Parts: sequence; C-alpha cells; structure tokens
Amino acid sequence: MIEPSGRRERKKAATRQKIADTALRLFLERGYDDVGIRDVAAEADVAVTTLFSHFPAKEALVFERDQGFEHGLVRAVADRAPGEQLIPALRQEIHALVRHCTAPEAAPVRSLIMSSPALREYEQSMRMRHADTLAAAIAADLGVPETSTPCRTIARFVIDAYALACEAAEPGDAVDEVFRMIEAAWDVSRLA
Amino acid sequence: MIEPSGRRERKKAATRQKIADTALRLFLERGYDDVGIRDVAAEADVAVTTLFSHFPAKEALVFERDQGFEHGLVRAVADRAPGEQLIPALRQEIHALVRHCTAPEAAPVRSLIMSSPALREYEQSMRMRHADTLAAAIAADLGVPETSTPCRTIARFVIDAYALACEAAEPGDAVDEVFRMIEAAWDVSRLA
DNA sequence: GACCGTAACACTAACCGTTAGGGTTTTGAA
DNA sequence: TTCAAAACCCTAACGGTTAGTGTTACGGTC
Repeated sequence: MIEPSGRRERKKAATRQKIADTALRLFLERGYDDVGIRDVAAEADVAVTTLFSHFPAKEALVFERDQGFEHGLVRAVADRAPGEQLIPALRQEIHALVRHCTAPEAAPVRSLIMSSPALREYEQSMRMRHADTLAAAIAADLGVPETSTPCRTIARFVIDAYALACEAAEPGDAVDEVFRMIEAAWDVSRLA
Repeated sequence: MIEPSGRRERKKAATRQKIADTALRLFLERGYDDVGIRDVAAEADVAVTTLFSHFPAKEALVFERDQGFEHGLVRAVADRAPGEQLIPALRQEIHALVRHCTAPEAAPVRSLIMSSPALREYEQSMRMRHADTLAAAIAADLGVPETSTPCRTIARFVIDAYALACEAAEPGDAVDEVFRMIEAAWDVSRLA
C-alpha cells in the first residue's frame, strides 16, 4: 500500500529510459524493421521479457515521449480558465501539439513513423483512445452522460484536426481551417 | 492480357469463399483468439500459404463481406443524381451502411469484432483508408486538389459519423445528429 | 542487524502470425 | 500435344510476444 520510495523507483525509471533511448537510437540508425526486439534488448543490456514488462509492444518504444498528449487534452478541457469557451481552448491546445510534432527536431522521428505501416497504425489507434478520453472529459465538463453523441463527435473531430494538420502543408493554417468547421458543428449541436 | 476465363476463376473464388466461411464459423464457435491460422487452413483443407495468398492477414478473414463499403461511398459521391447535394447523398449512404451493420443478423459478427482488440484496430485502420479514398472522390467531384484540407476534413467527419453511429444506442438518430453537425461544418468551409 | 515479502529482472522455451524458397498440379491456349 | 502461367502444397524459418520458473535487490519489520 505504501508507494515504493527512492532507489527502486529510480532504478526502474532508469531501465525504462535506457530501453527507450536505445530503441529509438537503433531505429533511427538502421530503420524500424531492421532492428529486432532482441537487438534492442541486447543493446540495452536487459532481457527481452524485461523490455516487455516496460512496454506493451515494439511500437510503443517509439511513442515513449508521447505521454503528455492525452493528459494535455484533458487538462485543456478541465483546467481552463473560468468562462473560457470549450472549443477555443481545444483549438489552442491542438495548435500547441501540432507545433510540437511538426517542429524541425521532431522530423527524424516523424519520418521514422511514416516509414513503417505498423507504426502508422499504432499511432492511429492511440489517437482513437485519446478521442475516447477526450469525449469523457468533455462529457464530465458539461455534465452530460459519456455516451452523448455530440460529445463523442466533437472529440473525434478535434483528434481529426490534429491528424489532418500534421499532414498538411501549412499545419497552423490547417488547424484554424478545421476548427472553423468544428466551431460551426459545435454551434448546431444541442450542447452549445 | 487476356483475363483468365471460366473454371480457373470459379475455382479460385470457391477456395477463397471456403476459407472465409470456415474461418468465420470457427471464430464464432470458439472465439477469435482461440482459433489459429493453422486451424483455419486445416479445416478448410488448404495450405497456410494458400490462405495468405487470398487474405493479407488473419483479421481480413473477418471483414470478407465488407468489400462494398468503400466502393459504396465513392459511388454515393460520383454517381449521385445531377443537382443532388453532396452531404445529403453521403448522409443517405451512411444511413444504409449503418443499418446494414447494426442489423440483427450482423450482431454475432459485430460482437466477435468487439471482443478482440486486434479486430477493432484492424477495422479502425480500414476506416482510415476509406476516409482517404472518400477524400479523393470528393476532391475529384469538386475539382480541387486531393490535398485540400476541407475535403479531407469532411471525409474524416463522414467516417466518424459511421463509427459513432454504429456504437450509439439509436444508430439512425445518431447519424442524423452527426450529419447536422457535418452540414454546418461544410457550410462554413470554403468549398460549400 | 537479521528476516521476509515483493518488485524487478533473467533465462529458456515455446506460441503464433507471416513469409521465403522451392516443388507439383491444374488450366487455358497455341 | 505442348507449354507457360496460375494456383496450390510443403517445409522451414523469422520475429514479436508470452508463460513458466527462478534469482537478485530493495524496503519495511521484528
């Protein structure tokens, strides 16, 4: 019941980090498909089973740093300034996320992801989970049931905005363009 | 250059059908995860390699009958009556597709899909491909470039409508509800 | 300070989807 | 009849993933 304090936690975190760093380095050096799980484990000096106790799948090694995504969206809804409108708050958050992942220093990882169908699919299904989480956060904020169709719809649209903008030629403009459409959709829903 | 006529085609189609039927039967009887590819191949009396020459992956065995989906969406855009509006045409098509997959006789297969994360992910990424195809069809119909953000946005929204409605308590109502929002989004896009 | 429960890790051996390589039969056409 | 290609089969492997079974290192307790 007492959370393990100190050394044990640190060692665990260090192991996890070492695995993730090693994996990303090898993937970038030699390509995702040409690096096996056994290679990563050997290079990080851990057992294969240890690797899988830290990460649920090979693909997850690439999305290590992507943790903030989901949490950021939920916070954008739940912790926004009192009186601030929902959709603009989400627009701002998506702007930030898109800037983050289209930044020049993120380009190698982006192109790694794009180079592998497995990674693209994995990202896709992460996004879907994010959409569900966001839908729940929106429903909670508005005090409507989680199954509310407009909530779930808006959540999906927002995630779509992110995905579309990341692939667009002008990501910032694309966010604004999609959000103009989302705002209109929101206005005619029975939640606005 | 000459298309293979007659017997060969029929035999091939029969083999494919036998594999798909056998697979679906076994999956429904014993569960998706408890039936291996080798089981399906043995029961259908074909080699494993033959199975994979007909289907790209295990998951594809379940979505055999789902072929019309993509084509139907494209036709709804391209072959609609002259003067008919785009969004209403899509709304009608999605209504039909949703009815199809929420029909009572489709329930066992739906619940099979819902029972397996692998199948849910596979369906998800099929839908994404459908969204891309639909975006291209819409772009062609309107005479704008395929990369047009509003096109791609509307296509995604339409696919979202399908997914959301399939999971809603009242699928028909959900389609109408989401399409009211899509219509509003469409009206403020620079394509309307 | 010795002691114990448990979390983290290791090792082995397998399972399962998928593919490569290489051979045999069937089919349609010359 | 003969031939090329298509469809199929078999074997063996590869690579991600997991189960089973220890082993070590830490944290709290007596």
